[in-house]
Amino acid sequence: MSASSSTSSATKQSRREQSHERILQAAARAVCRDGYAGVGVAAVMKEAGLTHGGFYAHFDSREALLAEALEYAGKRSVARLQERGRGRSARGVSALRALVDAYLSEAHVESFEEGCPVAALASEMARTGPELRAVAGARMRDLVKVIEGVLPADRPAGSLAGNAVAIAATLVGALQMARTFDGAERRNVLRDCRAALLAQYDRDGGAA
Amino acid sequence: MSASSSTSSATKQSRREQSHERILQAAARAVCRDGYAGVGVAAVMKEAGLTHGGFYAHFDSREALLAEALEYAGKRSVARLQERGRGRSARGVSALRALVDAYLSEAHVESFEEGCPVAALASEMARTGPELRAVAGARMRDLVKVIEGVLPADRPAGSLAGNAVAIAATLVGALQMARTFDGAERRNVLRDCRAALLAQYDRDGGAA
DNA sequence: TGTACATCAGTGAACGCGCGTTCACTGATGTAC
DNA sequence: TGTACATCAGTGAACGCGCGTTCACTGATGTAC
Repeated sequence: MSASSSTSSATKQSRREQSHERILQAAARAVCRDGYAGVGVAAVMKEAGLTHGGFYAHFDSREALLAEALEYAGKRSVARLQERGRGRSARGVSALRALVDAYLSEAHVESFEEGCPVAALASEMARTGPELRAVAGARMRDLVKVIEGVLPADRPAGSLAGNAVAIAATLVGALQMARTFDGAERRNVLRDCRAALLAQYDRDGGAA
Repeated sequence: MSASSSTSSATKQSRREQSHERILQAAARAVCRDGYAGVGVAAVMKEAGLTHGGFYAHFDSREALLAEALEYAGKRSVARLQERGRGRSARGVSALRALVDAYLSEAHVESFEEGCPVAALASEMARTGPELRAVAGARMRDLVKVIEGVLPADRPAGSLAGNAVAIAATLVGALQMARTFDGAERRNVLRDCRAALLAQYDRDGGAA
């Protein structure tokens, strides 16, 4: 059930496994770009270089594909956010700032396909059946854990700045709002929310 | 184009206008409950007590219905949030707390149909065509304005607590996360995000 | 090394279903005289 | 007040299309000897 290792490294895959991974990649992009409703079996198979008839040799149903694709997209997104922190201290204001700046960047706003699936799907996640919602919840927990992992050790308890769940909610809501707006209004949403998330550390004189 | 006055008061409506309003009410509930994809012409007409054939005498297309329904749901939600503030001072910590508590209440988490359409649709709002996205953006601006309207006059600049856009993002993201989780995890999201949004005022000793 | 056969991944046509949309028609409302 | 007619809101059957799913078949891969 769990996806084969995130990046397709040199571990030799069978032809079937290669196809499976290509289907998942296509579905992950599609679900982040167009939501659950935008994932069509035929279109995904075509993008994976196959015909739709072979789909059910790989997945029990379209719903099963959605669950695996969501997991795939989530792992990939988390891995990218964590890569950003490389070369810095693991946790601390600098790491938090890097995360916030990456999440609320114009690049992330524009790149649906490679972006965070929680932001791409959060309002739909609340409505799906139990199985898919469980996978969706796991993606939210992953996002919170990434944030938790960069929070300064001496974070102020009870404030937004010290609360990984509230930071996650702000990041997700802000990206959705920014994506709905255009131009200056979009940039303002990003700027305001970045500032709000880091304000506390800025005022305390947050170096390093 | 703009909806007839929010509550169907004693202003005498023609039979046609009454039907139009019933269709909009049904569509507004449906779109908040099931998203854009969940709004079916036949189902909405049935819930409005009509048959599907008459739909196009009221709306040019399904898309036109979505736009009007979104506006209808947004106005209704904003009106409800503002009602909560009645009997208090218009702005100030108390009014902000009332708004946050109402938005991040278990009641709101559970009542999709009557809830905030921005939280119900934000990830979809980012993906729709220009016309519908413009209406969606207007709903976001309305939400921000409601928050702006209750913020204390002496709010701290540059912090989350003083930034209506960031507060809106946090509210929306938090409601979506809470709805995806169950039980204690859901309650914790609500509690953490309420606390984070009000922490600054609590620490400053925010009375009245 | 070469041949025969079994297994496996993928193909493409077909099915059933739901949904947005159209349209000829009906029954009710309301106006003219 | 009453009758005749025009307008209007709504009905329900039908259409075309897209999509998830199934299935008999094909071509390739790989194993046995």
